[in-house]
Amino acid sequence: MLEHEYQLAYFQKNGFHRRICTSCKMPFWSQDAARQSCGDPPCATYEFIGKPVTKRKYNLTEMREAFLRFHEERGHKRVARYPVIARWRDDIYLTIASIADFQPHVTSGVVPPPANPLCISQPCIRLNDLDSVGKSGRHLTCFEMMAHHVFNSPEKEIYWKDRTVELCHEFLTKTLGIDGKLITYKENPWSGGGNAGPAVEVLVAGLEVATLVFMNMQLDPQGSIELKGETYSLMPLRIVDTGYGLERLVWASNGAENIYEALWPDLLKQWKHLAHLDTQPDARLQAIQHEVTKLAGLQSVDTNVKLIALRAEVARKLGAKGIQVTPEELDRQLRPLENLYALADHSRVLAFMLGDGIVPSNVKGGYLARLLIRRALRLIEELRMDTTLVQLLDAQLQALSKDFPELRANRDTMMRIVDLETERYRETIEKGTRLVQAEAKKLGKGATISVDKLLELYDSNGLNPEIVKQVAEPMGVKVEVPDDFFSQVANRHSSEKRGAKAQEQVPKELKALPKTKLVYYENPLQKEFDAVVLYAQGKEVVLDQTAFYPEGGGQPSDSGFLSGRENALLDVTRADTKDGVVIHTVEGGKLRKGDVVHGRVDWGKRLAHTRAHTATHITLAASRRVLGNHVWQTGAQKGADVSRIDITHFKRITDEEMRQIETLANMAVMEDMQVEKLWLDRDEAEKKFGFQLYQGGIPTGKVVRVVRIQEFDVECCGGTHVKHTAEVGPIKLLRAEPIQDGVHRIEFSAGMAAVRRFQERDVLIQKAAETLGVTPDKLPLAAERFFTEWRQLRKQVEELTELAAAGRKGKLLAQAQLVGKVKLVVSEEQATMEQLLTLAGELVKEPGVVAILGSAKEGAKVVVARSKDVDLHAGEVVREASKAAGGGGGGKPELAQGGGPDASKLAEALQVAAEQARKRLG
RNA sequence: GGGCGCGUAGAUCAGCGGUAGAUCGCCCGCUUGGCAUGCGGGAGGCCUCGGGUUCAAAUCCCGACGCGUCCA
Repeated sequence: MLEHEYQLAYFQKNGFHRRICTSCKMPFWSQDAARQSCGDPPCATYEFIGKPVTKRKYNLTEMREAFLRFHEERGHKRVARYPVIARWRDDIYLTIASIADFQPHVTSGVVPPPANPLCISQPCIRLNDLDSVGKSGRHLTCFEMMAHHVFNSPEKEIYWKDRTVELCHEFLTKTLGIDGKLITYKENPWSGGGNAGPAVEVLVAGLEVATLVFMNMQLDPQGSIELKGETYSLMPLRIVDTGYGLERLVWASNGAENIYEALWPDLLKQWKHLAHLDTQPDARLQAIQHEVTKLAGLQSVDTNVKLIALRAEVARKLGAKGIQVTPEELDRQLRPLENLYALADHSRVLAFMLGDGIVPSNVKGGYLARLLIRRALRLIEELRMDTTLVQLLDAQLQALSKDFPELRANRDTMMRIVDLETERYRETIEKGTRLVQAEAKKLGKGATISVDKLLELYDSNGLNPEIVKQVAEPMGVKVEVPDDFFSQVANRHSSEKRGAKAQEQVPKELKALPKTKLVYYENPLQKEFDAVVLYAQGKEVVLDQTAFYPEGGGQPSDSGFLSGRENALLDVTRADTKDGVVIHTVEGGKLRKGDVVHGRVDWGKRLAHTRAHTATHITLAASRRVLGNHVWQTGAQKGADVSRIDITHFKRITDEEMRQIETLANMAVMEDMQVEKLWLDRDEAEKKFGFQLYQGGIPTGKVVRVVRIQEFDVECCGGTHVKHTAEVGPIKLLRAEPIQDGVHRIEFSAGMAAVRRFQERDVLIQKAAETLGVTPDKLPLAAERFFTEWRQLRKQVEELTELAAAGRKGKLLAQAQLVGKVKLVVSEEQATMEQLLTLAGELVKEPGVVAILGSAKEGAKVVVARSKDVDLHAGEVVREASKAAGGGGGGKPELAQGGGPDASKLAEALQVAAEQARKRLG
């Protein structure tokens, strides 16, 4: 496997030997000629615990600085970290590696790197091993990947494998003072994200501290190099992608029992106190922890089954060393500590996520934040800590802000979010508890809650089985959680269909065309233009230049006319862009390649779109100022009439906030600020304005277009904009609605459309006021009064119905026919169904009565009722009678109703009912 | 982006085609020296909204709105 790739001059010159691991058969390089093992668990165990490998201890700040300075001194430029939320990527939510900062545009060669060579310490988030965090002694959800990157092109070679390994070895041995014999370089080709290349894992005393990747291949079905079942071909760009685990190096430098104790000694000391775990660990516990970390390092601990197995193994090993302990005692001893470690980890990842502006949600990246918040809340509960997540997060933030002062800027919003999420979680649990109680009560003592129910409670109500257990078991209902519970959850979702995107076929001829010259960028006010037809096929036409704006960035396409030969006028219904080529859709005539045409843009529509687009930027900027810096645009659609913008926010936007945003937006308009359009190098733009630029989509290309409204707003945008904000005209916000948790849509109109909205609303108010006969300013009062009155009247109708029924009762009873001892009342009334029912109810309060009432008011309605002491099934009588009326009916034995659509059949139906009653009574 | 669940009295929920219910809370009596309590009575519902099916819809169907939750 790429064996020749690892024959480095550096290895030869510095006394390294290539050996094969006796255990895993993988090749590795070491200065220790006698070494048998590659040094990677499970082939080796941690040898640094209690025996630090560096010449002194380092904390996070010191180690990061040592690494970055080492590379700076050797010609690398230090680059600031990127956010942990990968907003510049559309394929991942979180920044998972330092190289992710430079994908896809730098790694593909489209955009030059911010520096070359460069070094960085990039906070990364990976949730894959979430369940092992705290338990394995080494897993983290959030870590800093320190790296030096080189982008070698055919034109410019900086350095490649030898220098990379040399830098690594020098840093580890000279700067940190690690014994070279403890270091092994294990050959292990890397692949991922469509790229691949030779790579070495760098292991120190059993711990992988770095991976050095030499990315020189790309996925290619026709490629000749085979790797892990895929074929690759060499690419012109060769990238040095290193990754040094900051936290692991710190750990190796101080030899703590586990990585958590190494990273946060002070924080953990305080938190142990809060969790009542601050008794001095005795020698026995220390020995236990030592063994746990050594063993856990060999495996992942992501399921309960694996955890139980690990506990048993540790107990066995300790037994062999003369420390007697049962797996149960082990569990009791370790679990609180493990929870505390996980909490330290989770609070850090949350500080980064929330600090970088993620909004918790039930979808997308926001879900990951909520998941972590809830896990953290559960941990606090389980530990019975006398504190809140808000307080812990604040402590973590305090510790972090020394190195990442920018995280503090959003502190208030972060605290509000966590407070809100804590409250939401409490409500979910409360609601869930009642659900479980109801279920337990229904099942009764001694029963067991079915697995199906458990799945449903988790999937639909967010209750994990542990909580169900806590609630149900005190009520005498058993809960058995299957070991494969979470894979069963996964199964419930496996049937969900994956929407496969249909790839659009672009004709070859179109692909070969030059990029269309876009007139509207040079002269945004140009309404007409001359052009030459480069391509015409069916309704599709491509010109050498155009003033038609093609749909993009949420701005709809322009329309207008093209005049061709002999002055034939063609409709341009829309324009689209593909790889810089604008394709016009035309109707009403044919054009040929080479034709000279004259184009005219529908200017009213364009102007409305232009205003709407600038208004969108203004509204977004106003929202950020009113709601906070966590507000990001997730989508937008401009319209000539109504536009909308979707933004991230953690709670419903209130009416008051809407008014504030509207006011601020209109003030910005009236300040008549200049709207600048700048073409900047991507790298320069990012440096100058930050990632806030990327509000709409992520632009491709080396140069980006930046639209800047003085100090008010700056965004990357390809749309058309006015020159000064006053041209936008009024902005009217129409409504705000949550489209998903954490994402809210603001609808608004700008310019003339806004004026129309004002007028429409006036008409609505006037009409309503006219109907109620009041002036518009009295409308709210009048509406309230009418509504209350309506409620009172409805009550009175009910009362009167009863009164009328009581009055009519005597008369009807007097007219009743006697069938045996039973008084049979048959009567046609002018009444609604409700009134009939009331009257019937009144009649049968007397003993020995059967009431048959009908009404022809709305079709034919029949009600039959009987007193309690009469033996007659009213439902059966009604059924027969209703049949006669061409309908149906039924009800309870003592009261039934029915009828048919034809009012003229009522008399017949009543007759049938009376006959039926006589027959059944007799 | 998708799956699942839920919207009924101030709160929590039952009802799941046939005159809208329970518990708690609220109001008024009675019990008591007073309170806790106990007993009796009462007020309080656009059954989220809009369509459809039906003689009849809180209930069934479709859609919207609102809320919760899980997955990627």
